[in-house]
Amino acid sequence: MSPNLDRRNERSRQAIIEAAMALCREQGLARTTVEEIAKRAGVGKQTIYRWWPSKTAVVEEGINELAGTATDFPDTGDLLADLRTQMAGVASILSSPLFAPYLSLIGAAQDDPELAKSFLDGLVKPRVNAARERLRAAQDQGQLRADADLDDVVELLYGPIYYRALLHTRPPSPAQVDELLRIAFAGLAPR
Amino acid sequence: MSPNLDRRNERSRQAIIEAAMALCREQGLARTTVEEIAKRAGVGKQTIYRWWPSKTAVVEEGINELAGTATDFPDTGDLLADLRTQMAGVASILSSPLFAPYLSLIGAAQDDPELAKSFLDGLVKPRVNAARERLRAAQDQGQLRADADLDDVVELLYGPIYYRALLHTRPPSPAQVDELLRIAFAGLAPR
Amino acid sequence: MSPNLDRRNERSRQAIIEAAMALCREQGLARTTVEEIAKRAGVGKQTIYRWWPSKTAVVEEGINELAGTATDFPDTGDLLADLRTQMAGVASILSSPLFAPYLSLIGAAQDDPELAKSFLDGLVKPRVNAARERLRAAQDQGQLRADADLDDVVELLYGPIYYRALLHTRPPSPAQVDELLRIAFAGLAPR
Amino acid sequence: MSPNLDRRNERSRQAIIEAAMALCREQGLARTTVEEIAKRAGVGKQTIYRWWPSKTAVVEEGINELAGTATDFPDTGDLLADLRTQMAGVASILSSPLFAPYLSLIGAAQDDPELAKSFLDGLVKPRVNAARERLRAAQDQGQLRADADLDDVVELLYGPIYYRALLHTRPPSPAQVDELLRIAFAGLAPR
DNA sequence: ACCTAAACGAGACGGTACGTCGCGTCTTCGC
DNA sequence: GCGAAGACGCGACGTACCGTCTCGTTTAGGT
Repeated sequence: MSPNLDRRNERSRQAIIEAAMALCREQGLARTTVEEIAKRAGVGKQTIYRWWPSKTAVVEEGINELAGTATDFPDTGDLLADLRTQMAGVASILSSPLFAPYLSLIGAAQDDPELAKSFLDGLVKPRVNAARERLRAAQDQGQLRADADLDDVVELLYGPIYYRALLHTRPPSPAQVDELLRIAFAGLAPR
Repeated sequence: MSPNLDRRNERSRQAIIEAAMALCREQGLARTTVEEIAKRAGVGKQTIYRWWPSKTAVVEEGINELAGTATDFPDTGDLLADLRTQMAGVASILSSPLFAPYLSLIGAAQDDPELAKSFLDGLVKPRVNAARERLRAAQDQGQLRADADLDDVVELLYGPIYYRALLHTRPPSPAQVDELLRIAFAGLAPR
Repeated sequence: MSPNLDRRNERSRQAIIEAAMALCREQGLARTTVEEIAKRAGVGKQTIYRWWPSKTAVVEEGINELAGTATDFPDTGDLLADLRTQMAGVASILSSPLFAPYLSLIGAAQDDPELAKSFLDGLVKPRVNAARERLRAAQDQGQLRADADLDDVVELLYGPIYYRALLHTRPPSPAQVDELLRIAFAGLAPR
Repeated sequence: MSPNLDRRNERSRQAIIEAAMALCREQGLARTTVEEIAKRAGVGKQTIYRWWPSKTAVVEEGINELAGTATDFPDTGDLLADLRTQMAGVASILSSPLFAPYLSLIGAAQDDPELAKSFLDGLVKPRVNAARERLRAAQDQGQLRADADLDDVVELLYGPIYYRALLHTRPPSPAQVDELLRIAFAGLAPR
């Protein structure tokens, strides 16, 4: 019934993912068709449908491979420095053409609850969890207000970065991260 | 060349927008077809294409009419109270099924630069400008740190709300707004 | 209910017919649209639909005016000479680009029984009747076999001319008429 | 580039031709749409367009298959008898509802030079050639005037049959064929 | 090293929707 | 009140892709 993983052609698998990512970068996910991917990858359409339920699943896998450990959290003991490092990485990713398919994926998820779920579980949650743990450690060390809800803090820090990327106001940047951390840690109220 | 606005049938215009919005709420924008919209609106496809370049443009107009003055900024003199009021309104919109097409639109814009531009110019910028003006007034009155970049503040406040909605972690809510304002105005650094 | 003939604009009527005929000559009747006719004639579509039920009716009227008395039958007393004259005229008409819409009309009539009827009654029958009368006069004068059915004779003489035109084997010509009359009057049987 | 004939689905091919012929008999070629043909044949539109350039091409193939050997020329040695047999067959075809699409095709060819050419080459010429050969054999045997141009003879004999069918004066019939041959072989001149 | 069953490339298939064209009707002005 | 102009509801066009379904053709594992 379901295909035999042992006999899978790894070369085809990679060619498909690379073709999908490349086309997605060139034209966006919406304008990318399965037929184009197959042709570009030198592969039959059936080989795509055999292993993935849809083109978005291919791109999801591509993003996962591409992200790799690039968004891992450092722990130098200095929370602010670590946040600056990691958030700058995220800002860089969200403004990089290489990762354009990532934004397309978030876009597609707005009308596709299944994609939204697998996107959330596979890409977002693990990274949010890692961030929360880093924040908890810092909180234990007194580098963060004790009464701050850590999920809210994560949203406060990363929301503005995604905001810029998804609303296309201006590209996220290290400068934004600096200003963000400055305001967040000092507060908006006048002294 | 371009059609004559004076001869336009207002009844058809409204029926098209309402049909598009309804279908978009039921199935999402991606699964909504122009043919369905035309059929539901009791209208020929050509009448849609005559006045809008695409289904997304129809939905954009629909959102614009629906939003109306719902996101206007109050000015009671108390910045925090005004922010709470207005941001709660935004959170409510972003978690309301009525406004689901708004999220679809942001999603579609990820792969459609033209849509991204008109969306930004028509929907985002006017509201961001209004927010900036309200913040500037508050800043002049000493209710806000004098060295805060107002655009960054707008991102800091609204980014987390959009983050929840677009990444589907959890729905934006008034409670989120409260916590957000608490952290933002007090700062994350321990006392 | 039905429009008032007295107020009809003769200039428009002629412009419509001429536009229809011209377009029909350039592209054939099938590719000619009512909208093109209206535009070329500098006329609103409604003005066409007010006075004719369809574009074929316009062309029919155009053909009728164009044919005029060109196919009238001479009567010099010499049947063979008169036939030669008149049939050569028919052959000329059926091979002339000016009359191309006439063939288009016959073509359209194959799938349109109403057109077939009005075409038959308005264009064919009167001319067949005239031919039959000329033949009858000749028969009375002994220039034609007494036992020949005159309708069959008409078909025998004109069928081959239409055959060339409608099957596009080769254009009808005076030479064909000559040969036709030679065979018809002498018979095919060897002497 | 062009589709692979080996992979062609013969069942679909036949269903398409039969659907096209049936619809053409019911409504005429002009009112028959490709969509109707596809639906009736249980086939996607693309499958029609993949193998034929237009609906007329489908009907042409249908007519070719239907005609088959029905119009083949007998050769009993008696020219008049053979002509009577074959021409009666043609008359029967041209007055049969089964072959109504044949007349529609001739009609459509009046406004479509490409169709006219393929119709002429594929349907008319082969049969005219066969007729000419039969006539030549008879001419050699002294059953036909030696100075008769055989193409003119073919036109003389078949023109009147097509004339009746295409101008809708009255249906072609065996009686017409008889009278036709009588006049043609005896001549119109009084004895 | 061979056999055989699978995965593979290719692409035809039944469908759905696309964006466009033209139909015949209806509506609004201007003459 | 006819006519120019053209928007309207509608239906069909020919095309693009969808996801499924054969086709031979590799190709890889088990014997």
